[in-house]
Amino acid sequence: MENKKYYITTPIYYPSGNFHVGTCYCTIVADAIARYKRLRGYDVFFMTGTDEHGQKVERKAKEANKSPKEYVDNIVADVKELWKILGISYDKYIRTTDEDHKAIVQKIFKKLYEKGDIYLDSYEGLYCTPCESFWTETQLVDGKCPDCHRDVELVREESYFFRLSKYQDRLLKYYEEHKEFLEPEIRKNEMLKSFFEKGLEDLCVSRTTIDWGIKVPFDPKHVVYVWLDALTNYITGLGYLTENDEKFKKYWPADLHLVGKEIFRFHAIIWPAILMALDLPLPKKVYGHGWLVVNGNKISKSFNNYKDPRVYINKTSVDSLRYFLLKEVTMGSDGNFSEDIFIERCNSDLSNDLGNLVSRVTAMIEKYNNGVLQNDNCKEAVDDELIENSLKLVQSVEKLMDDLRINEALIEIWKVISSANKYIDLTMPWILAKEGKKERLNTVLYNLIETIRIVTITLRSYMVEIPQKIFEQLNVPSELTSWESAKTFGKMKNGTIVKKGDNLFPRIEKKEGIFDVEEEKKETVEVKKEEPKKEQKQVDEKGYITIDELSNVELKVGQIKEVERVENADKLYKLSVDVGEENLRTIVSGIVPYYTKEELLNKQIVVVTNLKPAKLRGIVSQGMLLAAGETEVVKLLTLDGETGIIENGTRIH
RNA sequence: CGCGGGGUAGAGCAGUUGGCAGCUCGUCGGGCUCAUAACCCGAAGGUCGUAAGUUCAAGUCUUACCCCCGCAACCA
Repeated sequence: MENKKYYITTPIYYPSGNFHVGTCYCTIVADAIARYKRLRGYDVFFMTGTDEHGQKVERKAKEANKSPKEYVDNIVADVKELWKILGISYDKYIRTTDEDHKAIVQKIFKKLYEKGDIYLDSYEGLYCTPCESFWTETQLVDGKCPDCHRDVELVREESYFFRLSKYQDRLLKYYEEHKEFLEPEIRKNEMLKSFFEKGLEDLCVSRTTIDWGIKVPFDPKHVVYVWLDALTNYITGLGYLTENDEKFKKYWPADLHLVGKEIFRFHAIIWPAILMALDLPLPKKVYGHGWLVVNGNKISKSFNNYKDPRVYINKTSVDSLRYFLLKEVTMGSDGNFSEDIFIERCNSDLSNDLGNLVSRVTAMIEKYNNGVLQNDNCKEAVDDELIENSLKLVQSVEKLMDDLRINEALIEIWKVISSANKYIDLTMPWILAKEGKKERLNTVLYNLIETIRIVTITLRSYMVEIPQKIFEQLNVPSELTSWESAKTFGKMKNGTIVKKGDNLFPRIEKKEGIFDVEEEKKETVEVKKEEPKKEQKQVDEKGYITIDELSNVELKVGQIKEVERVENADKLYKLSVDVGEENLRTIVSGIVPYYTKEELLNKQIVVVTNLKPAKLRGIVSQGMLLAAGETEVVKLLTLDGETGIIENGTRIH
């Protein structure tokens, strides 16, 4: 019998900037599902890629003095590298700049035009000429362009439209008849409410103001606008409308489009409507996942929480990051990411529970039985529970994964890991060894190895390196690493040589700035790094400094009199501070993410006044503000009580 | 009244059709020594945002209000 197919996609990402953990999240989730389905014997096709056309890319490329193609080529190379590091097992990487994609999009456009579902009309909108952008009224700031703050004008532009409105009723009927089509429920409701109350309008699908894109075949002054260019990737990637369409025939319709909540509606409304217009079957499910937030803030550059994921991987491991993202985020809702929580999870779940379990079991087999695995079938009642837990695990993971409840599946797996650790305490193998109860000891160790084997098989969906390492330590033959083999307890052969290997997940010692990257240090250094460095030079072996050494640091009360942003710097304020001297001091400080201008103005703070001046972004900073906090929250040291009681310039001792 | 999500133990969260309030981490106490200062057991800690209502019974349903956060046509 031929294997069942499973076609899963991520969105195609827009390459206008670098990718962060949030971007990785969606792809890792898709990868975990793809791996799971492969383990279950499905013929999986997993596609991801990049959406490379459009004005933003055009503009960014220009800024970088590159052609758009050169620009996206660079980013794509980096993205592919990142996916490789993350172990993303995609079968195809589609780029909207691929020649075959472009050709198919043109065919689709023509097809819909000939069918009458695309027609020429004109589009009226508020246009900012210097920025070459259309804005909606709600986007305007004080009636002006939100980007450059210049006037916008009402412009009429010729444009092709897709008859989205025509499909409204069919869509509603489809949602009604296919309850499982859109998930999770909350997003579906939100979407239906906000969109269908107003009714669907026809969709603008071409632009004449953009060059970087796919030309409309029969009217080349028009470029295909994002909808028909990007959404169609899910079928162009399979060879739709080409001679080479066996993949399309085999895999379409998609089983799962995994998308972020912000683009859920397009996949829930526009994409199905396009498919209806093309007389194609609709995907079986569109799932809108949540976002990673950092302390309630979305990930963005201005919050200083925008880091290359490789920073985290380098300090831990791919599997640590994958585990964390999959476990910590409840599928469908937002999840909280912070460096502290990440380290905590790595240490407690991965090092202490899983890593340590493998370590202690393999160590005992080496110690008590020269590494030889030997089931002497000397059973006791306590064994049954462990065995049952292991066997039930496979079933519950199957059920949860089929429902896309990934984090719950991980919780179930960890319950078994926990029960194995508890089993060791209950059976106390070291006592058995001492008392010479060899047969019982061997049976206990054998049960543990089997439990670890089964757990590790279930982990193969989520982790990419560790399962193999564990199998190597346990010397598990490859046929016993299959999903099916996890359904039987007691498959490992007597006489197998088990060896304790390196720690799977070394514990991570928490220290300040563990995840700081080099270039970021430059900007934040004056807030929180130089002070400790200065002291470090003068510490004696006990870590004390003398009072004289302390007095080398001149601290004074200062009051912030003026605040302005430093141009081209995300985090820097240029402050003018009154420290009781004739002139105000200029101090540059990297606290934009933490304080607004208003909060800073007139605040009395503590200033290091004899710090060697340093140039930051070309501005000489004549001192430093004292602040507490690591990367996510930073608080300035201020004076207790009412402002003005202590005079500016007062020495602090 | 633009739309939506959320407010549950110190922190981060889960709570299905209303039925004795849970999980992880942290804290405190104990156990163990095979193991990555790990593991196991126990305890403390919550008037489930506020107020009112329905009910034998409400974190769970209704209403009003307060606070936080997203979205408002393309930032995963």
